Amino acid sequence: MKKNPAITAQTRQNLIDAFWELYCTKRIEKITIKEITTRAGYNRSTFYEYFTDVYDVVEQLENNLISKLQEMPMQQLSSSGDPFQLDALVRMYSDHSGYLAVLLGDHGDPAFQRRIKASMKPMMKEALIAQGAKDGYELDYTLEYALSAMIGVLSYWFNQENPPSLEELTAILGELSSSGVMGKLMGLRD
Amino acid sequence: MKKNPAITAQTRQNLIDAFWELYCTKRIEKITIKEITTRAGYNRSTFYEYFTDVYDVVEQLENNLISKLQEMPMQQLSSSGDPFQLDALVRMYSDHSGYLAVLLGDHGDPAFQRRIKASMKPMMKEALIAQGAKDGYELDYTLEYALSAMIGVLSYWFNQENPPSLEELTAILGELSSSGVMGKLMGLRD
DNA sequence: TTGAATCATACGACATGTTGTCGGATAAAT
DNA sequence: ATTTATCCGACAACATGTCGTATGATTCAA
Repeated sequence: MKKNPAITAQTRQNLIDAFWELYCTKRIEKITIKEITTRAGYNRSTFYEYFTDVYDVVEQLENNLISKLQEMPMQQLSSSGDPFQLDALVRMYSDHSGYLAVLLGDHGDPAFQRRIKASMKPMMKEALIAQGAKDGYELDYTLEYALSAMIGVLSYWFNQENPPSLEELTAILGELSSSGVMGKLMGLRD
Repeated sequence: MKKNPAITAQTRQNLIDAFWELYCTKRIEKITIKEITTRAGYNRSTFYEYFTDVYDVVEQLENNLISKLQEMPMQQLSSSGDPFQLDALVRMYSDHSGYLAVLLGDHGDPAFQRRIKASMKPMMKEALIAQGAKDGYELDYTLEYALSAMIGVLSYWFNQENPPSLEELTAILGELSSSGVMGKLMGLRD
């Protein structure tokens, strides 16, 4: 009886869900393990069977999320003509906006944004170099520039009162990136 | 004998300094008040004469920093031809890089980046509208785009192993912004 | 100038709540 | 019936926030 995946997975998910409800309302350091387990209907000790501490829960959550994020754009990478995958990025963000808006928000995890960028850069870089972009620090900084801008705008958009439509948003992002970032990148060809 | 500014300011600063040394090495939730006061050479209770809790320290620190950041670019706003104050931004960041790199870093405060943007947007917006940019949501999103990109790149730059020189950095930022963001903004004139 | 009153500053101690780690109870599988 | 995964109760150690109190500097009257 090594582990019963059905039961443990359920318990783990119950704990994660309870944590997430709390995390949406307050910063992580104000969340106690007792709160999580009470809400999920377990003894406090049970928490330690699944996580080392409260930060371990966020980390596992982020890992799941990043795995999912990495799958999606890969499929379209070859077919699309846009190396920045603007559509894919925006759709991806919308699909997981519930988690992303909080993790990238005011009491989210500051390391998460860097993790997202780090997970997307390699495949973007690869695609761009395949399209003729020149490798070097300029490419790195241009990618950092573009990803920071995209993520920043998407977060801003999601927390707006009366946000513009997704089409309007995509239009603005497209204009800004194609004239600025993309122009620069196409000038970085060999 | 309301308050003795000389003494209290010194004690407050000692506590802030002690906190900062700890904050540079580990995330805030692992910092105890006892650690701070012991390091600063005070009783633990003394901490509560100056701050309500550990987060209050960061908040006061951020307030000081934002005040300073808001002063600088104002002076040059009229003379410079660049409405984004690229030079001023980069210089400003370098001047306070010690604090900014940590606050914007992996175990920093996720709300701080939004606070910085919020504090800079009004004056940038004002300057841009004075230069003929058209007010509207497109301007807001373009500003968000540009500021996110700048702050992202500057943070990235500061945490690099072998970073390019400040001149090279400014050159890249200038190219990306002038063709993309600035181009867009000049197209938003009335 | 001096001495006493006053008050800001810093401290010690207490009650409460959180943490992480035991060993043990329960229930299901073999 | 035995074994073992899963969950629970209890314990010691530590952090928190709030008291009341000691100290020592400033003020002002004699």
